[in-house]
Amino acid sequence: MKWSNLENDICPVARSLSVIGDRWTLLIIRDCFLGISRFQQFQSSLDITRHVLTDRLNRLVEQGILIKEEYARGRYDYRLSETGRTLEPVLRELFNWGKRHRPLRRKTA
Amino acid sequence: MKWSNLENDICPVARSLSVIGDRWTLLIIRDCFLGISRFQQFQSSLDITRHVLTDRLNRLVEQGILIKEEYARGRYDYRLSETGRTLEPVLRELFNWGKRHRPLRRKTA
DNA sequence: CACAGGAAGTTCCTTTTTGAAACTTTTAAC
DNA sequence: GTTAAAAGTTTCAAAAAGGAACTTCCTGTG
Repeated sequence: MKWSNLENDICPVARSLSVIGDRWTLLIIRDCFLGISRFQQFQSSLDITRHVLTDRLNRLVEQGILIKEEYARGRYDYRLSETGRTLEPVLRELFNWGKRHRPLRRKTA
Repeated sequence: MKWSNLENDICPVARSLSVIGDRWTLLIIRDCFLGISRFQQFQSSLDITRHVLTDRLNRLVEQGILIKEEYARGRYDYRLSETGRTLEPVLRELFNWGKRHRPLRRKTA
């Protein structure tokens, strides 16, 4: 199966992953929940290349997860849509799982 | 940030994604929950290349999510570990989200 | 026993994606 | 009126994914 065919899979999990099953996408969405909304902010928060960031933001807008609003000529805020905000429980489970099962190890320097 | 540095990120969400934030990984885990345990079965269920499947299975074993058991010389069952089973709530949220927000459209053929 | 067939990988090679860095364009600042 | 920042593009190299054929070790079957 091509990744692109996933969106019509019979399994709801697969359909979800067709939207957010990407390496960076959920981190972008997490940042949105934390109030980040501009290109540069995402860029420095995630240290992702502009190239990929551009692509992911556009994709999320197409998918109706983010809304792109021009706040000045050629500059945009990306904000969670209604639908985007419904991803909160997913983020919460990832948060809980990571916290419990992948505890942060302090450097033994 | 390199993807590989994510595992030590301060954010639990990022740490979770360093394990399961891959395109195929969660689908493999979903299949495990559905009782799939052998290479060929994953391969035909997901239509993933052997190459990538080999890599993902090994990675999940390294991460302690799956346990690899030889059931015959050179043949293995991959089963969810204790830790692996704790991913159930994550899967459930993805299931719910997909079901609600990405309903399956019937072909208008 | 010789041969076919399946499981689980490997190899090799091509196509996509990423990543890194420099280059645009528009607007605001000094 | 030169300088800077925001949000991208472009360009080119490196890494990852896809495809198909090839390998090993078993397990039948005749």
